[in-house]
Amino acid sequence: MAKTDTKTPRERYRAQVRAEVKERAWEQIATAGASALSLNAIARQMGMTGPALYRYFASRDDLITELIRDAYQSLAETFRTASASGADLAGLAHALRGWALEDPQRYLLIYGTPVPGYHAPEDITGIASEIMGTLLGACTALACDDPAAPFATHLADHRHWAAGHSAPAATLHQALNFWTRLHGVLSLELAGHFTGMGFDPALLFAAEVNDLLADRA
Amino acid sequence: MAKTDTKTPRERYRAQVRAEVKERAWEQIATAGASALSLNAIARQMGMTGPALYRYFASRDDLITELIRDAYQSLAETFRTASASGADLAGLAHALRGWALEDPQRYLLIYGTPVPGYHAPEDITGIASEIMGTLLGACTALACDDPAAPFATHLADHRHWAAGHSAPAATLHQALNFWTRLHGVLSLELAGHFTGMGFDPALLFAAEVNDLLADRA
DNA sequence: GCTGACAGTTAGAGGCTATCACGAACGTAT
DNA sequence: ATACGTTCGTGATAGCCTCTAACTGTCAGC
Repeated sequence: MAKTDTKTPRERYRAQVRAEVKERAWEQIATAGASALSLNAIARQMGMTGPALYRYFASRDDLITELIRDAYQSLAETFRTASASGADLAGLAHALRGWALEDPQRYLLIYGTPVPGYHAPEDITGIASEIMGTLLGACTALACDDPAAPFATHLADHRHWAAGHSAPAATLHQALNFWTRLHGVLSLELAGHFTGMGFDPALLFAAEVNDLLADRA
Repeated sequence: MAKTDTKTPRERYRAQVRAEVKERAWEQIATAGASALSLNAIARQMGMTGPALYRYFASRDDLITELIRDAYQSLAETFRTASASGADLAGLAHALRGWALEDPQRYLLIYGTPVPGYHAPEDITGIASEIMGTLLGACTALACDDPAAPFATHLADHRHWAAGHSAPAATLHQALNFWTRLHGVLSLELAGHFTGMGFDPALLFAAEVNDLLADRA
């Protein structure tokens, strides 16, 4: 994050414009959702006409894809630094919730409703598996005695997504549980399905984390 | 569902056109997602011009809202009939997954990414709480000995969403867990986040249901 | 200082939502 | 059977969007 001046002035300007476009795009997404993102509106805010932005992004979808990539990268970094500073599973869970609440639409851009045809580029799935990697790392740190549960034995035959990790299948299962359960609470909270029910979503989340940490038969 | 002919011929025609519009709308949503729904395209498919449809639906958002209502009603009915035919929690879970896989975008229309400003009409939240009602009913049928867990005590003070139900707070917590955990697995599966990982989502779902049914401390 | 690459403009095609005024069709009531 | 009022569908129009193409400045590097 130090070498912002390594290239020609034109390229620096270009990078700056691209950054500002993304910034405004995030603002728009935060207030009106990704489907309402308008290149035209962004250009207007920046004092230019619409077509000018096509010098910087090939298309609207291209911009969105880049935002998705940035979001993944931001989450991966959050996980990485949390894990580097000795966070356990609970710490990771806390980091995840903090990251999600920081910008709900950013979370939903990754884990929310996808457009049916869309396929993420290769490098994005790479980042996603790095996230899974640190999650698996935190799971192996926990004792986990799940003796031949049916799904764990199934996982033993389908563990190629766990890349290098040599964790037992029960641990893979726990990582998946961590993912799906926290996503379940978080996504419903972010989507506003708990509003009006009165209880504190943070406590429900915490209870779920506790349950996740308790040794399960 | 028998009295389709109770009104004037004009009203029958009107109802039929509205039904056909909705049908095409569901097709469009299933193939391209809700954000791609186009009144114009529907009108073209039906051999009319765009503005004609505004006689039947006040706006695009109005149509979508009605689709959301229908989706909720369909899910509520699925739950109702499942519960009426003696389904327990596992049966309800199975019914939920079946309903979701039947039309993934319909599930995501309800539980997926919302547009930030949107607020569902009153009657829709009513249907939602009916769904919660049958879920609570199935939960009370299960022994549930959660001795004063922190979140359960919190729920005891915030249980107005459980309307008439007199279930103990631990049961409310279990119903919430049922909701969030199954949604977690289902939504990630429907959004395609498991594709390429190789394992069978149905088994992960089943494992989650099993864990939900096992008495938890 | 010249030149070529690049920025940004206008114009335009084609899509969308949504409103309006108009004519045509239809059921009903006389 | 005819006349009437309601309702349906159309074309025109405004305003928004994405995205392409051609044209014009402007800046960096030789």
